Amino acid sequence: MTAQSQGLHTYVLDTLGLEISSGQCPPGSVLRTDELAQRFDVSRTVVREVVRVLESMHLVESRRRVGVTVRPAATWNVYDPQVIRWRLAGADRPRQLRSLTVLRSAIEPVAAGLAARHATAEQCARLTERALGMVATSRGRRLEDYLEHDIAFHRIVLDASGNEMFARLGDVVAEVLAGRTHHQVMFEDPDPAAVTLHVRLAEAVREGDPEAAERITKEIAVGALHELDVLAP
Amino acid sequence: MTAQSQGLHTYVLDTLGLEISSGQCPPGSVLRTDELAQRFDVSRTVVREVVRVLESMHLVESRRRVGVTVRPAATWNVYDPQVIRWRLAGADRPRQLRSLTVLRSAIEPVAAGLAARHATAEQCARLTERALGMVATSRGRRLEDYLEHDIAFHRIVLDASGNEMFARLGDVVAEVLAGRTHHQVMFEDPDPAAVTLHVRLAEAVREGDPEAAERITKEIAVGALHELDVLAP
DNA sequence: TGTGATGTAAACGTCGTACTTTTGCTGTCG
DNA sequence: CGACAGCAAAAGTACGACGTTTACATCACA
Repeated sequence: MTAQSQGLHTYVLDTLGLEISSGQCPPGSVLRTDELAQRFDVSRTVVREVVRVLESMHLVESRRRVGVTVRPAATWNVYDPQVIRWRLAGADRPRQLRSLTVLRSAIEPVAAGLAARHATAEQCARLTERALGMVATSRGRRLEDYLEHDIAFHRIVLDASGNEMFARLGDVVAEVLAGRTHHQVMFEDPDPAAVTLHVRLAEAVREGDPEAAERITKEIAVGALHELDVLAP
Repeated sequence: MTAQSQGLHTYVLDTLGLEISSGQCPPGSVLRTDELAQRFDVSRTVVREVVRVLESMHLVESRRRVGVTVRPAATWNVYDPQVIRWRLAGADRPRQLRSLTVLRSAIEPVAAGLAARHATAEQCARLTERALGMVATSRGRRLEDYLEHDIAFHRIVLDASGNEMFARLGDVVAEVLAGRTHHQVMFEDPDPAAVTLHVRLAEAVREGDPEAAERITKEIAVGALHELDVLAP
């Protein structure tokens, strides 16, 4: 109905994943493959594949004679970008945004420090470029353009850290930034202080100053958390 | 053949996942469902379900007329505990251990700081208990017992942070600690300094001192990284 | 009445086959 | 040499059958 460009499987998976992660199917509730097949008007084959994927994300558990039971949220693979997307689209976006922002506040400063040590000249150039892009789009309600630069900026930092686990968090950060921009009251232009901090971070990385990079990134994170406190209940 | 207690699906998934994540099937190589079905002597249904799961982990991509192609490692869901287990069991365990330890060094100090603020009395009690357990098992080649306390200790800290993303990293930490103990030259008893630091961390959390908790956890992380530098090339 | 063994049916697990759909490739024609 | 048409390979989907586990109810026996 919404985004079925890639086959039945994708549609059923997305629908079910969203329903489960939004709490619409509370933990403990059971789904039966036959019923699901009927409901989506697809074969049991497709349903089974979907269930297997949901199972690999620990969203559900399939047991004989019982059915497919929804697992408690504490067991979900909350680092799976798919799950993150579902949860950000669902009911408890605020809580989710806060959790993820705290995660960012832990990781990005360290990543920035490492980036200051390991960033290549090319990465430094792209970083500065993006920082300037943020400055250029920080006024005049150009939130979408600003967002693009912001995402790219943080992605470069995470990549430049040289740590694979950090690098792969780029998608998460992108989701957070996008979610923050789109689903929150953001009629205002970005905080000028944050923009300045990004410029200074690019400088610190370029100059190979890990301590400064880490400190500045912490300030950015604190600002983001504060913003969340103010705008979200 | 090895661990098929939970059905064909599990066995095929584990085997394929391990082969892919260990680089045995290099990125770009193609697998065909029919061939896999033949190779494992299972039906195409089972293979398809496995492929779907691997696809959800971004390990492979399935395209019509072309087959199931292995994706480059840069796209893998490296936060998926299953993937982590496969990679730790595979060829590049050293690199993986280092990545994960750096990740820990970023997250655990922040988590410990939060734990010092939010830990319940019961959590503090269990934490102290585990710290004492570590002391008790730190001498006399009782590595397995020590490991159990160590894992439980860090899990409690992550849980007590009150942040879901941190809490769900307990499995990762457990894998790292277990991998470090089992697959490295660890005929020696644990570093006494590390044991002391854990005791002091439990104290800091109990006394509600976030700064101390964060600082001590950083020291633990630095020690772990140093140990890795010394023991792994 | 309580407890344990037993049977049954419900749901998933697996299989085989047939058909559909997409799509890379190839070969021909202009 | 390039564009278009057709072919075939491989995944996608569907359906029906049977196997396997196991929760639950029933019944026998103490």
